Amino acid sequence: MHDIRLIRENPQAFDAGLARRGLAPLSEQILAADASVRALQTEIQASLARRNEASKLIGQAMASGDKDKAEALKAEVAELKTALPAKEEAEREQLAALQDMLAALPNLPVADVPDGMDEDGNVEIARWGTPRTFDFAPQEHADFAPALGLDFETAAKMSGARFAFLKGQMARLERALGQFMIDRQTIDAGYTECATPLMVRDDAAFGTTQLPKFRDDLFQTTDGRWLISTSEMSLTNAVREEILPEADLPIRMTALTPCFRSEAGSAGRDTRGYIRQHQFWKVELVSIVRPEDSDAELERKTRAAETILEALELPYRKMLLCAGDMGFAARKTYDLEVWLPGQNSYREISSCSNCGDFQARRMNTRFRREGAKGNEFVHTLNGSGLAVGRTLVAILENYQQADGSVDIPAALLPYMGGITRLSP
RNA sequence: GGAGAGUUGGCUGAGUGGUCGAAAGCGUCGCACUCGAAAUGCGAAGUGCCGGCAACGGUACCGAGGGUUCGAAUCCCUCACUCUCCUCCA
Repeated sequence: MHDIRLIRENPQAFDAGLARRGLAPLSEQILAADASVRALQTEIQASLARRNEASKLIGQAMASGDKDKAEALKAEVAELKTALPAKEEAEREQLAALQDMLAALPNLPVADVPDGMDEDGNVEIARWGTPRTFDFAPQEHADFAPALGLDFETAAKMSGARFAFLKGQMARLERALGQFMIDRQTIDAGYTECATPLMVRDDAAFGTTQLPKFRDDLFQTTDGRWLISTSEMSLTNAVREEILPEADLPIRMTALTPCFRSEAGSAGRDTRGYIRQHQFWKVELVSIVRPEDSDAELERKTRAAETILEALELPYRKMLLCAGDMGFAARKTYDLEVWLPGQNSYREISSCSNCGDFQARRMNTRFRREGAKGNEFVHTLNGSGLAVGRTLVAILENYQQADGSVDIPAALLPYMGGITRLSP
């Protein structure tokens, strides 16, 4: 949510930010609505002031036994009150319209985010690892993994497309990956392990910006709750409506949870394989920090995600997303893309974003600086560390052998109960 | 699912339909005392919004939203959440 005061102070900068996001200028429309609301407020407040004054006088008149004066004042208040409801209604409606308008606008990019409208504008920052050279033609996981226990047909029977049924060694490998990742993030990177609700209310979904704009991407329960599309939703909302002591910051939380996505807008994309599912496991990394610390925290968080890929010896590249390709809540985002030899391309496996105070405003999460009076909004960050399902895909494709088997990366062996290779 | 009790400022916690933005305590900040600190004493201090260059004035806020009333933290209704008991249950 944007701060209306900043828009008032510098509408040109606001429109320039929107333009970088590929949006038309809106400051004029917003400020007109804002001015109209404020004019109404002033008018209403003048009426209320007179009403309050008259009410006090009524009390005094009654006390002194001046019935006539009291009745005259009551008549005046009654008259004031006939005009008031319409004005208050207008004010409510206009304010709601203004807030709806603001709630639908994405966060704006910071200065060092490159221009660009889509993924072609993203800038490669770094590359790690060398893609393996194969002495055979590497296959896509969708072609050889079913023989190893990644079963789409069984899942389709009961659940339809975009689900998988993992069996035996394959299920074990996915579980091992989740355990390995959450251990690294808690033991090495200093995140606190959390187990969170997988369903949240409207308010929470609004706070992390899945609502109101992206409701079609979520699954909803029969009693009106939302299945989390990422544990960013449940972790970040842990501090909603809180006033945190400065000494508590930074707060770093992680969770290994299933994520549920309707994939409404992605018909036809990644329909084969395990890349894009309605349900997948992910280790999420959320940080709540002081404003001055969020830039450094984004670097730290991204590094925590990179470390997992390096431990698994999976080649990747680090992308700085351009203004037009960032998620709704982000002011700056790094994507990590893992090398998939079967697809001969890099694919997103982690996305780490600094949201600034954008989510904090929606959640009303503040902190109290030591010695200072007043509260400030915190900054929030989130990132995947990593998406477990896609990491499974990366391991299958990068560690595949000519005979259709897959070697287990050394870092995972302690989690595999003696299995060193997946075999058909 | 049933019954009851609650939700008040940074925290704990009083509160009679008008004098309540709200006692008291804790914590915070300033000053005094002190070489310094502690202790003590004195004092200050809620947040949003509107108007104003400002001083300041107005308005709203006692879980959320409605209602009654000239006037609501206080009375009524709905909802959310917390706690207790019963019921059910992995």
